[in-house]
Amino acid sequence: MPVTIKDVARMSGVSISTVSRVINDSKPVSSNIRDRVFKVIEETGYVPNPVARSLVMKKSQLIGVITPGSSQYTMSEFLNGVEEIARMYEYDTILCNTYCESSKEIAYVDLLKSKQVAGIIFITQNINEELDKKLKKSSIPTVYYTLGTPMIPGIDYVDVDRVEAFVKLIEKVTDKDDRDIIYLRPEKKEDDYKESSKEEILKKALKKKNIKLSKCKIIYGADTVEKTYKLVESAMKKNKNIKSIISSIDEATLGSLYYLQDNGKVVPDDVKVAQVYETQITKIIRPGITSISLPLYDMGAVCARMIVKDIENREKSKEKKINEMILPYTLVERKSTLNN
Amino acid sequence: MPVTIKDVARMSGVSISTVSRVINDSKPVSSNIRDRVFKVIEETGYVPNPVARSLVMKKSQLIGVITPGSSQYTMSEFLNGVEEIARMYEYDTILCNTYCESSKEIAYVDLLKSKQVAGIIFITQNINEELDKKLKKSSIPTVYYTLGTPMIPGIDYVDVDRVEAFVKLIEKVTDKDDRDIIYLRPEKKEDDYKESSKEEILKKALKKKNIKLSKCKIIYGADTVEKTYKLVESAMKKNKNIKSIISSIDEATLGSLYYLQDNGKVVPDDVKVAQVYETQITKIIRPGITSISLPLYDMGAVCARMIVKDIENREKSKEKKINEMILPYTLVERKSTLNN
DNA sequence: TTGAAAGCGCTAACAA
DNA sequence: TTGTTAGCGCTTTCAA
Repeated sequence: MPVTIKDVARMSGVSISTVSRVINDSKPVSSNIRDRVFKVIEETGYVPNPVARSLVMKKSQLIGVITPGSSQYTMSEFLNGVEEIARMYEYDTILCNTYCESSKEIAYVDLLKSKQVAGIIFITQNINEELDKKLKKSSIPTVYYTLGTPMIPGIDYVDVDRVEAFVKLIEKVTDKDDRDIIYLRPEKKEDDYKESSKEEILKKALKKKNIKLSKCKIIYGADTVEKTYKLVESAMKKNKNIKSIISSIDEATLGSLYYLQDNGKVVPDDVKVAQVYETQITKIIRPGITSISLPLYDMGAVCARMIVKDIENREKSKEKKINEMILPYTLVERKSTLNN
Repeated sequence: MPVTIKDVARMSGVSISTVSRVINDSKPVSSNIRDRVFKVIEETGYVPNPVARSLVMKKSQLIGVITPGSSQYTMSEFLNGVEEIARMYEYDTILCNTYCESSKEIAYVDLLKSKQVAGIIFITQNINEELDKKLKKSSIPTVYYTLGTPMIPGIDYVDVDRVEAFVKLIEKVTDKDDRDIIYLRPEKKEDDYKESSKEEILKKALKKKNIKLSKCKIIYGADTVEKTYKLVESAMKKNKNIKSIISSIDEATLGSLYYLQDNGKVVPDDVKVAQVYETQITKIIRPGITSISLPLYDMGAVCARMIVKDIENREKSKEKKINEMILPYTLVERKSTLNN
């Protein structure tokens, strides 16, 4: 049987309201009584029951995290950041994997509402505006981290300047010479806004660099090492001027590398290779692959801090201001694009 | 303002207990009343408040998951299994990362107790018997998944037969001939029971295969690709009979591969290479690396199912029986050990 | 500065 | 089969 506030009150000879005041520091309590209460708390190891607290406060110390999936390294590092900071502010996180299904997103929002979560961190490929309205109406603080389509106005979010990062990446794989680029990505799937948005960003970045779209061919179907191998093969046989490869996933990078190796092409001398976002593989394979390193942990941490602040502001019924945090990325140049 | 049981009761002209009976199907209710209540529930979108429920039931629909860290692929797949099955039984999971610190394990157990979690899934490198006693005393159902030291008696756990798997792995890298083996592992750190236990298992497996310990040298310090490269280099210069390499992490595997490649050794013809447990890298690099594939998702799923059953049994105050689930692994042979 | 009491939304024992 | 009621552990008004 755990110790309750009643026990503490009885044992220290005061009323439960006084004990409540002591543990919450919510109203002045004479110091000798406070000491007495603290002593009893210490002795008994009393811990307030968060469930009872949530019931009366109509708010839990729970932050719901809706995520497309926590398996990928890029996601789990982010989640570590969320969890650690949330816990620092005494919030627990509850994870909801949507596997990119928007029906699951809706279901989870309802679930989280019923759990009376204090706030929601919403990681998604594209923001469901309908759902966002619903969230706003039920006045649950929400912070977004979007992997895909651009932000809609009036929301809190965390991101990096992906276009700028892509521009820098392109700079690394291109030279002043008139080389052609191929961009390797998996087959188009429905709902895969993540890849589509990388493509959008690529196009914007090309524009900024004044590179004609015709110089950069987007190749679909680079899902596996083997498929990529063949795709690169046929592309390079058709166009001898391809001297830059940008790939969107590990498999495509390896497939390219192996094709080049088998055909006597040296990276980076003959062909430069980059992968959009850094993974564990880009760091340790040979040659090292140039890529954009996202501050994943920090992004998660910032999300958590933002949501906690939102929650506190709402409690003090301060007026809400929109928070947009653009964090710094790092472009890591490795051997795969280095001029000698 | 969310709809409460009171609202539903009033609107359907019955008492709240009747509504409670309807939603929990706990006592017979005449069918016309039940229909009326359901209709109101439907119309209002009423969802029972789980917080209030937890308070009176003294039990939440929460399963605490204590894990050394959720970043690695091997862990997150497991956690996906846990989460999905738990959710199926209407439990939420709350994740606690210990980063292998045993002080954090203790703190989290206390935290989870105060949250009145219904059960705990405890993933750890070695079981803290003290803590387990505490858990047993507070009668919170607990299921273990241990990455390290052997099981202690009287606990519920999920695992695969790691020794048997290792035996099979060794069979793949050795031949009838008298070749020497090196086993590459990271530097010894305190608390790293995971690596130590792999070593223990290796030794047991060698014994079973009647391979003298002197034929298999354990090399420490294979933390990075570069360090491994040098370690393999010096080991192979000293001993020309090394024809098998087993590595415990991706970095060590790649480092070995690169050394062999640079020195004209062909894998698997000259040297066979295997990595203990499969990762994404062992699957996609060239050559494919033979390794043990753990049924990660299933292990997580089984853990979740076990804990739910434990919880239900405890509620029905059935006597507890110990559950030990040994799941089947797969030894995946890839090119790195294949005889032609 | 302190205590009594109401009530958060729900379940379950008891009564009818 | 249904309703009344107590109470889960806590916060917070209201009085003293």
